[in-house]
Amino acid sequence: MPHATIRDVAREADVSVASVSRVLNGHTNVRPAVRLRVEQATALLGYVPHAGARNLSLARAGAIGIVLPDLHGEYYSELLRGMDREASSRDLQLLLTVMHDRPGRHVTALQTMRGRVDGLCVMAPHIPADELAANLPAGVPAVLINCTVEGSPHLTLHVDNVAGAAAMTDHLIATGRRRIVHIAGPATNLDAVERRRGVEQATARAGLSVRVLPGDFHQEAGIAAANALLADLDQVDAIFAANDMMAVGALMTMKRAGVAVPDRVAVAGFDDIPLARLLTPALSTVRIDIAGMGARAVAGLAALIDGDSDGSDGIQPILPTLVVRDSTDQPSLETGHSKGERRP
Amino acid sequence: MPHATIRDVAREADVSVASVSRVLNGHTNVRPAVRLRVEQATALLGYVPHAGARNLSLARAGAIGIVLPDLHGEYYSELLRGMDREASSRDLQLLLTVMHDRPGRHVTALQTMRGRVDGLCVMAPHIPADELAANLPAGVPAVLINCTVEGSPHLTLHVDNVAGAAAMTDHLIATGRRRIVHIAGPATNLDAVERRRGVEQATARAGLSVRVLPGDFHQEAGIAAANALLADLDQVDAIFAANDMMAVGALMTMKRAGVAVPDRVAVAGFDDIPLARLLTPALSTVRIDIAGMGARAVAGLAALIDGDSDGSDGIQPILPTLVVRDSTDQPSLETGHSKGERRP
DNA sequence: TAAGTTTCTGTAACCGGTTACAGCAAGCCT
DNA sequence: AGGCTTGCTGTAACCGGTTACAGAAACTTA
Repeated sequence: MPHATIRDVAREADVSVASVSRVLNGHTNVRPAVRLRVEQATALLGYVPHAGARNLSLARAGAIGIVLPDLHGEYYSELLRGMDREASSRDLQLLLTVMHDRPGRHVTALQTMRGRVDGLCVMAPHIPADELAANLPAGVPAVLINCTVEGSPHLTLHVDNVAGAAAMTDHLIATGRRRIVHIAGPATNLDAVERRRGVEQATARAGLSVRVLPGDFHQEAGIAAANALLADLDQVDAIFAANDMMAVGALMTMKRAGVAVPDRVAVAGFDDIPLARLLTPALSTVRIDIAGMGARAVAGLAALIDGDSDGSDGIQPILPTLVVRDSTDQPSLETGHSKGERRP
Repeated sequence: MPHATIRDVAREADVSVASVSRVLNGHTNVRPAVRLRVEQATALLGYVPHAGARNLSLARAGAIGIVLPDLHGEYYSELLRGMDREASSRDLQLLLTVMHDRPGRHVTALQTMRGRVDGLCVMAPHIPADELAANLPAGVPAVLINCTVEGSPHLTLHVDNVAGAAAMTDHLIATGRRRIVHIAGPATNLDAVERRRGVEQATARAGLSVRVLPGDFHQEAGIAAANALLADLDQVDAIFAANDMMAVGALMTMKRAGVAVPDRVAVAGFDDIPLARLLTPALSTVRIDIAGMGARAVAGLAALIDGDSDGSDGIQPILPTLVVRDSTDQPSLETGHSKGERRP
């Protein structure tokens, strides 16, 4: 005996399915006696409504699809936390799909969501804008996170990576660094590209040039870059990695090689993963309120679904915060500059 | 014009819905000419099948529900990573629900899954076993992670916390520690209780006693405990926290207070979060293959769903690994014991 | 008491797919 | 040619809910 249906309950309570449905959904136009019989039958049979069937007839899934790139680390758990917070307060469920890099899977990931969700939150900094645009289902409300689909009809949240990276670069320059090296992220990743642009703009404004080493957002890339730099330390007095994990790799490598951080070389990252503040020296970085971003995305999507907004709000910027810690302290002069957080 | 249905496609291609369905599902008994017409109509209308409707008639949701406690940190992203890996290889989607601690929500969390998923992965170390048992839907295959429902008909994965904690304790004792302090987790949390038991058993076997301080798995609790210990440092030569985050708090507090780690006091944790290895000194801990556990849970659930197994496998143990790093190095004698990983 | 309301209840259609079954045409056999 | 397969196609029922609409019952009102 698999599971009771609403018709089983109706039979048991000796009423029609309509009455059962009405009782279950809290409609008021039901005689108390009927209501009672239905409630007893429901309890007796241990009946739980079949959400899928309900969704079909209501044309409302009660769930939203979350599409993320291959996930790693605290960044994602924070994002999901923020999304969940917002979603559960609205009685929405989260259908999670990871967009693996296997080619052709992008389409699948988006299409299997059709008829399962009321809307989509897509985060895909690694997918070319046009490919994404082509595959986003037309009728479904969607919020994009960090993927610019230019002129898209979708609400888009976008971290101001350029401003964040520039703020950190300005800070490095202001504290006397002149030979800044940037460890970049993947060239195909939008975040990475923008962060690099921020560094380049800020150094250019200060009349400096910046050396850029390749990276892929993983710790090992930071280690490799730092090792390359050890060959000629005179060429560098600051390392700014495109994310914290690479900064961690660079920081550890420098420490192991006996290079004083921050006195000899400053090290900075981007993201402010929880680990950053626990390192020795604590890592200066650029903070993104990841959970807040996730929550905003879901809130925006919910508004879209409820029709409280069209997507015309366009691109909403997420402003990162500069977080100065020990790893980029002033080299020696010690002017006692203030440490802490500031808006870029 | 919201979305094309299978009947629209049938009309466009001038065939019956049955034929459309057959083409879409790759049945072979369709004349090539018909197949072609259907494919053209599908493309023309941009038709994507409605998964919800499909699920209803197939009585198969193509998704599994993941129920987790309030999520934080790398532990969860790793777990989800492992689950996703296994699920996406089986074309299952993950419906994520967080079991908040708001009372009464437990039921809701489990019930809203009915008719939406083919099975459940539930991780709820903080929910009393009987409450969980009462609320698990009867007909739905389920895998439990770290929550013992005694005599339950469900496949259960269970980290051998006792063995892991005992292994770490034995290691501390073997390297000369005698005054061991355990910072415990919440008394209502199964993992926490078992870890404490492991410590107590191992110390008892060695004829030692252990001092237990309260904690709640958060970093602040580790700080508080360490501060309490600073009052009388002679009473302690090792701190073993019930998880890494508390160990981090304790480690930082000791360092700040100028207490030499590991020479004066050893510090150890449990979980092996990625951060552990990056601290100075690197934190000894007990590793759980979190992603592997998630993958095993989903694989087990999939087998259950496909009927390849009944749940009678009972409780599957997950064996943690002892990871010895600098924070529990031998105090001074320096016998040059091997560092690294071993099975408990 | 009959007509007119109001309140409750039940029947049946519908959401968008799948598929058992029946029907039809073509091909093969004797 | 008649009978049998074989192969393709379409009709309609079904999955498990919701709800428009009609009908019955109860209650007013004149």
